[in-house]
Amino acid sequence: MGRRNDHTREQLREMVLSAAELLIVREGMAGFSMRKVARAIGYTVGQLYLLFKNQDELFTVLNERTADAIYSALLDETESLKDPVAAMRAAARVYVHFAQRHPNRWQLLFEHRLPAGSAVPRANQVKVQRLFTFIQQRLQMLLPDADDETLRTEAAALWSGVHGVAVLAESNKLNWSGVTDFGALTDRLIDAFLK
Amino acid sequence: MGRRNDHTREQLREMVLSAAELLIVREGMAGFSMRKVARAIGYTVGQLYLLFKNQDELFTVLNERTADAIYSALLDETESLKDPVAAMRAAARVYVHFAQRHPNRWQLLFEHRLPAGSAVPRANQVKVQRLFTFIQQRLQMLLPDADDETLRTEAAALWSGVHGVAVLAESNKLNWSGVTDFGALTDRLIDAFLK
DNA sequence: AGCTTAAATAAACACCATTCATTTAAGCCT
DNA sequence: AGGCTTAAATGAATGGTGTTTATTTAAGCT
Repeated sequence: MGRRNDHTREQLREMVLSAAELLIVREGMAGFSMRKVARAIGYTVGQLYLLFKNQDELFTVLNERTADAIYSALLDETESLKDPVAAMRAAARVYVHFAQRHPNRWQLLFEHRLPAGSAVPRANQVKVQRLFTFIQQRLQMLLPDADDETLRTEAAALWSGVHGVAVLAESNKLNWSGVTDFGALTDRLIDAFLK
Repeated sequence: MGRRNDHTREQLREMVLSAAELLIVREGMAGFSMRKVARAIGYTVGQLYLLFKNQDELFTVLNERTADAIYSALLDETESLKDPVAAMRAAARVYVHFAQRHPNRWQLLFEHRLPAGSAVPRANQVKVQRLFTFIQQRLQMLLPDADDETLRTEAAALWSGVHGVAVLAESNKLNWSGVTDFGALTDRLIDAFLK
């Protein structure tokens, strides 16, 4: 074939992205390949490189979407909650739950590294940071007199704690005996911080 | 060449392991290859497969060593400390510090996945679990009346929190604004748990 | 000196990401 | 309608990867 104009550039990018996401979900990073994506959408590999600079850029866009997905799940589950403590509890549960239900997308987001020298785009950084900012805001409601520095430290300690639970939930690398209720873990973390 | 008998099988395995570790330290998982390891020790790739089943087994042995290295660093820094709280603080700092100083070995330990179906050897699981057990023991000193269930939950929540800080320290994936003192973070986590 | 056997190699296989000269067809102009 | 321009798409090549295996080499024994 040559030119076919079946789809616009934007449509094609979208096809690539959803095929790539499906492949990541099904086979994880290990089973992923540009060739499989191309086959899935009925084009050749070369075409992928007219739509994305390389595999890393494709992954970066997928990760932006994953960060979005986590954030909207988090908003969905907390928008009705006025109480900041309840909101933080729910946020932590959503975060851990996402890691458990979508381990391969989670891994791509947090474990894929760009080659040395190239930085994570600001758009991606921001979309991950939003999750942290959410907690920081609820914390501020609870501690209106705290200065900015302690607020940042509190939020960082608490949220990286939650992140740790998510990591534990997703990979059984830290598979210590018999802990299965990860919601109880994040609740305990939040309680500890709220004294 | 053919048979040369320059080294025993055990010596050869050791040569492979240290060359592989050096390569991981220098280039990380992305830059690693069996061919590079073979070149580094002056043998051909085929020989590696007479010494190790495959790349995953080689990684698994390396990870055992990394877990050992973390554990002995942890013991070194805590053996003089009688106070369980001081010991936990020190243990957390050592853990995070190791992640920062040896990011590539850390990543191999916690981010390398075996192909679906094959389980992490018990030896490796145990060596990671020791780190957690250490905390659980100090916690028991502080809470002698706590039942086993709550003790496990407390230790799991606390240590996965510390693990989260280590992840944050090692990869700047969670690079939220201006937090650089990770020791303060783990201290805050431990304080929170000790009310 | 010849034989056996373990050690090591070299070459092959089936993948992979990435690049680019070449082909194809769509849309425009005459 | 026919030719021209140009964007879309291909396909083949390059240089890598993990893994397997027939074959060669030399060490140690008889």
